[in-house]
Amino acid sequence: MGRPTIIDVARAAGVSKSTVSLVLQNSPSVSDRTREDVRRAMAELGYVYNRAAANLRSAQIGLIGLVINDLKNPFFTEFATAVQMAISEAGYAAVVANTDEDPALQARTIAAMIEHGVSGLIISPVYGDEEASFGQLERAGIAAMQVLRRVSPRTDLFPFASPDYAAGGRLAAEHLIATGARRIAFVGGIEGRSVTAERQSGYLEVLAAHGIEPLLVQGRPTRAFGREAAGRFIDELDCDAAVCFNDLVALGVISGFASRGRVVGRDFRLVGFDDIEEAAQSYPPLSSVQCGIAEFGQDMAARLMAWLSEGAKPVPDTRSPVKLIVRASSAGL
Amino acid sequence: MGRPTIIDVARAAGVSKSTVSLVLQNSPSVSDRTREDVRRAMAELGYVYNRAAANLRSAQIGLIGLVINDLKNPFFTEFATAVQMAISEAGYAAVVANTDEDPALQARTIAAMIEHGVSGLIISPVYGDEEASFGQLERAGIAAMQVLRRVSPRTDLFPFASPDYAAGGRLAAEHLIATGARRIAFVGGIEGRSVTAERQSGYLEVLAAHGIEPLLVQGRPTRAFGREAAGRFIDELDCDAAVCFNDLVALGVISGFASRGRVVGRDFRLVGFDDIEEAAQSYPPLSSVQCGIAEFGQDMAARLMAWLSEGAKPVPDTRSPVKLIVRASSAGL
DNA sequence: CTGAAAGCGCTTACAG
DNA sequence: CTGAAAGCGCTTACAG
Repeated sequence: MGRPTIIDVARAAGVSKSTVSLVLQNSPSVSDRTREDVRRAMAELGYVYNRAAANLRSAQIGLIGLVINDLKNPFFTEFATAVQMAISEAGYAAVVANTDEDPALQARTIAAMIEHGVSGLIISPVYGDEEASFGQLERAGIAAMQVLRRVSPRTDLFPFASPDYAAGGRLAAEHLIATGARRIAFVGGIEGRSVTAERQSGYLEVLAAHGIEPLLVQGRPTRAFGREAAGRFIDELDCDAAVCFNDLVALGVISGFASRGRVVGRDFRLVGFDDIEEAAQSYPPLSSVQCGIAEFGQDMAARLMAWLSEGAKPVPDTRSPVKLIVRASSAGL
Repeated sequence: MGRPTIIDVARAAGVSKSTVSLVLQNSPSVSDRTREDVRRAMAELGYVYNRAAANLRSAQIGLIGLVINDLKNPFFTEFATAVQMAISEAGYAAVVANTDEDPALQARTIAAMIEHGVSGLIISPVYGDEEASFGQLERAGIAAMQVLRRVSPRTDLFPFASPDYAAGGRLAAEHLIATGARRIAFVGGIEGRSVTAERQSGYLEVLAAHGIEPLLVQGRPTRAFGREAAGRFIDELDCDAAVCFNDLVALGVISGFASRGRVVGRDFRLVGFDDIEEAAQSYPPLSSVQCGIAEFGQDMAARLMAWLSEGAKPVPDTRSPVKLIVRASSAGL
């Protein structure tokens, strides 16, 4: 027999199915008495609204996709939960998927979301093979915002927004120089990626202005790489401070120093990037560039919803301000 | 004009819309030549399949909801990504939502998922107000598995599965006793919650068997509480070891000890719970009860899909084996 | 304020 | 192997 439909409700309430539909939409043109009858019938039958059927007939608004390159990284987790909750609160539905830095999975995920009728998308894309993913969005004419990483150059179609990474790199480098550090490395980040380039650029600019030779220690944005880098700082590299690509690397550096009996904040000054929740809880507490990622996520959700509902397409490129949170890892113990 | 439909494709290919539908379903009863014509027409028109319309007519299989109490906790993040990816790989679509430990949000989330036509649900529920959430699922007759936390007693309707927390508590306590510890606390976890009770039970059992007085230090499952607890161990409590409710608490304890110049693994032995990725990367590396959460997630996805596709309802209560990973935090430096 | 009819984009028997 | 028709559960004009 399946679930009851509006026809069953109509029959039970003794009205037509149009009337039931109007009740469902809270139309003011239904009398209170009829509305009550219908509501009671729905409750008795255990009626559940079938949104797919409704969307089929009316304009398909309401479903927003959120596609994230690495949901296990706390920075992205915090972003994704902020976006998802903002979307839900606004009465839209959100579907979120992790693409695990895999271009093929990203392409499949997007194809599935389009088939499921998303009207808009927020994507923190994987690097590589952008055509497969963004091409589909372009052909399907789906409103999509590119966030945190600029992978598609078509920011006219896919407006881009991120925290101002370059400014963050600048703040971190200037702060370290102000504390007296002179041999400052940039640790982590993979060459050729937009986020790496931007975060490094602020650092490079400041070092150049002070006549200090830069040192780029490239590597994956992970704790494991940070630990490895710590060993190199102790054994080979002559540095007294570092700006890290992100907090995971920085926390790895702290851990690596600790395992060799050295203390970050005393023997070495360190600044991370992203200010994930853990930064304040580590020992020593980690200085970090705060991107306000939860607010950023809420803002992205609001922009996409404005785009969908009012046609207000966001500007092609936006950078939100960042600030440096100074803690013991760079300010000394 | 909107997106092209199968009618447009049929017209362009010079066939009926039924034929287009058959091509869409890869029916063998369409000639290769016709199939080609249809495929070409679809490509030229930029046709996109409308899954909602298809589901409306046929049996609504394919959408699975994943409802998680705290997606920012890395243990749940790892679980959720494993489930989501297993579901996607099997050709189902997944919608995941964070309920942020908020019963009202959980109830709204579930209502929305039901309206969107999920055929099954995997839920790691929030504590409290289970009737609002599980009642909806029961009335809508949706296959739902309760995982990681047993909140609804109706395991006949909502089969429960989790790692064997009690065994984990036992392993941790036995290990600490074997290393020579004698004054062993259990740190973190809130009274009255099923997971707390189970994790404590193994610890209590082992301590009783050895005639050791237990000490329960209750608190939130966070790093911040762990740091606070560390201070109490140093200032007031006379302990030489602790089993933690989870790794976040344990990592907080390590951080708190470090900030007071004490070293876990030398001055104090510590075992965490969950074995999140970070456990191996911290300093000192953290001993922990490994729950195999990624495999557990894959298994839950497989069970739900078997339930949906073959009617194989999972047994009411399943505990998966856990094991203790010994690292320097308990084995000494 | 309420009802009868058409239509959203598909799939599914049923003919041929 | 292909086509004409009915139907999935809603919403939307249009009458009344």
